[in-house]
Amino acid sequence: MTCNDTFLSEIFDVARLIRAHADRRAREHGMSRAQWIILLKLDQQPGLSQQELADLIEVEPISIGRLVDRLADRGLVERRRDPKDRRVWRLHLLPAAEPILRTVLAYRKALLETVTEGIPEEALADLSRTLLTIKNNLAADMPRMRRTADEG
Amino acid sequence: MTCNDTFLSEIFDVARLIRAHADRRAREHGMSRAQWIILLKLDQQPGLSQQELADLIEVEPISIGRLVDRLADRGLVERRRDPKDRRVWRLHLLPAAEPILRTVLAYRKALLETVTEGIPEEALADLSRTLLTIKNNLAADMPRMRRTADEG
DNA sequence: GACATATAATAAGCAGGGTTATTATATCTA
DNA sequence: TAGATATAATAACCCTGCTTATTATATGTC
Repeated sequence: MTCNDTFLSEIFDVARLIRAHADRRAREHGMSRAQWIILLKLDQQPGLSQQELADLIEVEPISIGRLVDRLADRGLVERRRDPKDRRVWRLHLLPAAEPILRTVLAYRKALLETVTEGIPEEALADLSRTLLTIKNNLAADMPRMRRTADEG
Repeated sequence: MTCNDTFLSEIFDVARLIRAHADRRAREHGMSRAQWIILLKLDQQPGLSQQELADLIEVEPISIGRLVDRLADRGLVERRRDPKDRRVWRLHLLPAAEPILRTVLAYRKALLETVTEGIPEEALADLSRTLLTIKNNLAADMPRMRRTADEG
């Protein structure tokens, strides 16, 4: 919700601004933020299945499938059959993804610097802690949702 | 971006969880979170134009137009011509929106209680302050974007 | 008054996320 | 082994948001 009378709106605002910032940058390179995220994850963990990737990013598998369709069309990602389970696709980056990946990593670093400018380490740690509590509060209130806060 | 190695991911997670929480609740009532937000705004400020509403919620006017289409179809919102400017529609809630609005207001209150459970006032104030700094940092880095952080 | 410019709303078309249902394949169990 | 159940991926369809372009109306300037 957008609760103007509370800090909830701040959270939304910040999330929206970061998304907009990254979306814009990604679009300048003819991609989307969601596609960038997939490239990052596959770089960190090559050979993920679509289901595993969906769990990581916390979206539904169908969303991953569509994103991978586009990335495969562009020759950035390849689907390989899992030899042990013919239902699953294993995802791998192709060489064409390499330069894009470098751009994304540089951007992520710059974004982090921009965002945290003038904020002391301690305040960031406090922020993190409070947000984690909120996450846990919400997760506890959504019993049937995908768990997200049980590993932190 | 989803920067796992930073607190940025926490902000996304919280924003996403809140959105999912509200979306789910709204869907149980056959509506969407975006539609709920519009009802809230029109209750606070009847007679807004679509442009004004878009500025308030900070989405593009075209998005508002479609949402209002659906709300009007359901008999919850009415478009009235502005007598002084024939380009603009003035938006007003219809009586059928009243019970829904009550549900939304009750939900918003409950959500806030859920989210803030166990978090001291002071921590919430700190959170707000840090998020505001982040907002300003981002706004400063996106000169051509809609301003959001210059009134706080 | 006529023309240029600005603004409110809308249309078209795309991306991304969701739900529900379906298909193919695994796995468990009787 | 046969049948029930679970899982990975996908299809169909909807909602929301964006960008770009278009239309109708205001407004400013000559």
